[in-house]
Amino acid sequence: MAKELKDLTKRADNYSQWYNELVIKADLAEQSAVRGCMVIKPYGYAIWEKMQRQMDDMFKETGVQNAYFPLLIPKSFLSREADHVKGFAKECAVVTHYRLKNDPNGKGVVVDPEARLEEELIIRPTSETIIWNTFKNWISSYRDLPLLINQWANVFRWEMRTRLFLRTAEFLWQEGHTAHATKEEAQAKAEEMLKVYAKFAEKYMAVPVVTGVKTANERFAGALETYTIEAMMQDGKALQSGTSHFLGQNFAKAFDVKFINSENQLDHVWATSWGVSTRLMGALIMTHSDDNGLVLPPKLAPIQVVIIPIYRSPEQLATVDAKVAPIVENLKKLGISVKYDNADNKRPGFKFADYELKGIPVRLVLGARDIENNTIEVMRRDTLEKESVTLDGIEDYVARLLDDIQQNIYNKALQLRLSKTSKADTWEEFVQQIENGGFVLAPWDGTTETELKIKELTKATIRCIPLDSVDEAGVDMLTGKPSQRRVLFARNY
RNA sequence: CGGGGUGUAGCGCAGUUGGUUAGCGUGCCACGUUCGGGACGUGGAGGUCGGAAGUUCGAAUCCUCUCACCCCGACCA
Repeated sequence: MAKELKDLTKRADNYSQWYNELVIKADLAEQSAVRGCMVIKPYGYAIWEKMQRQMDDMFKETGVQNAYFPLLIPKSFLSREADHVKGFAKECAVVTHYRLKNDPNGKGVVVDPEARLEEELIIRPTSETIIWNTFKNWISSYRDLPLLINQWANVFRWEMRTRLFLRTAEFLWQEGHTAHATKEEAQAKAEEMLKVYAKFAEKYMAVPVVTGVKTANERFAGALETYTIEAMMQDGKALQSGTSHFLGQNFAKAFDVKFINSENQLDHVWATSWGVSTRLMGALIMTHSDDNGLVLPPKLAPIQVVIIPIYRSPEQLATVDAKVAPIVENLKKLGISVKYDNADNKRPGFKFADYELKGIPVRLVLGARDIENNTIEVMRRDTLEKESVTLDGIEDYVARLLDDIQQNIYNKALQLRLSKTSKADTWEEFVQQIENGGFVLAPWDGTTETELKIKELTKATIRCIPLDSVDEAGVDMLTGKPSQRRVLFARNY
């Protein structure tokens, strides 16, 4: 099948086709019968769980608490904040009835027309409205602030077009919602959470990201400012991997959330929201994978080390088993998750290929030859390099190797991004560089009109205004109007 | 919603000028030989050919309707 997969990747000029095929075969996920929804199989879910656990810890370090809110939102809640509803109205699934009955014509069940809801319910596309309706009851004084809440949940958006992991109709995510006494504090929180995302992406996912601010056109519905982390996939396209929003007092006003401040005056609270989703799994796959399958960063791999025995007879296997047992124990003591696969119903070659497809960072192989020489074969998934290493101190060797792999795949991704990031000053340069694929830093006159025109002409959008960008006088490539600084353009998923 | 395409075994596909009992690869089951890079042999199980209606002596194949999925666009994390 390895050959089959390689042929497939060569054939597939379309990147998403590549990983669709690959990932399904790697047991990560499959499309369900429901349009655009996804089934995440156990191995894929284990990766998501690791990501979830890690992020949750990071959120809690910033004082955030978890809570849970209802799946169904009364339709009227969505009428409160005009910009917000405008952003989601077109993709909401609506619950209209609460009962089924037997089909009078005898075939299965039908919706009972008698059971129509007085007010329709919306399946949450995001929870701002229902959460702010609740916050109203939780907040009355500045002593109740800041209120820092996060929810892990599923949301549903009836997308016109779906794409596995990147844009499924139903997806898992976390959404953080905070309320603050001052504008400055809220704005700082939005930026703080963006930094948490960036740290998670780089340190754990080994995915380098550009942090920045969205333009008005790309801003979240109802936000005053949207911060983003943008990652570059192997084909040079950008993937928005997480966002954090400064919502001003819009939601507080829409849901009438007021508090008495320390000067004994009534004021609306200031808000943020921030979220990342299972799209991050798409980012992980598309950043690191190669023709042999997934490449997982050691920090997120459900299994970090797999050990495969080579033997001919049950007696030989028993010898290998005995030799491997202490290695497994010692690796576990170092906090390394290890699987010893001595299943007798698959041949070693099959196991090699299978664990490569699944992205296990390190593979150890032990056979009679090794036992004789007191060595073990070590293969690292990121480079596919094999070497024979002495068994003495193998555990520390593996621990170091895992760190090395984590760093190496990050560096590799960063190098790719740097090599595919360029500056353009003229329209010709810009078009050429966008065509080549990658990020292009270019001047922009700051108008939505120009931004849309560029999108229309090149399919490239402003991914963000990077936080580390510096003032640089220039002229817009298209309009010739003055530009304050360069912004990041790219085609995106 | 517009343009293009595909529905045949778990997965990938062939078969479509109408003609026996619908086939190939892979996977699955049994036995044997194998086992340091996806093994091999022998035997076996698995299908209302997406669905409905029609034409015909006869339909996977032709006609009509319908459903689902994929790709490209508009929408979006």
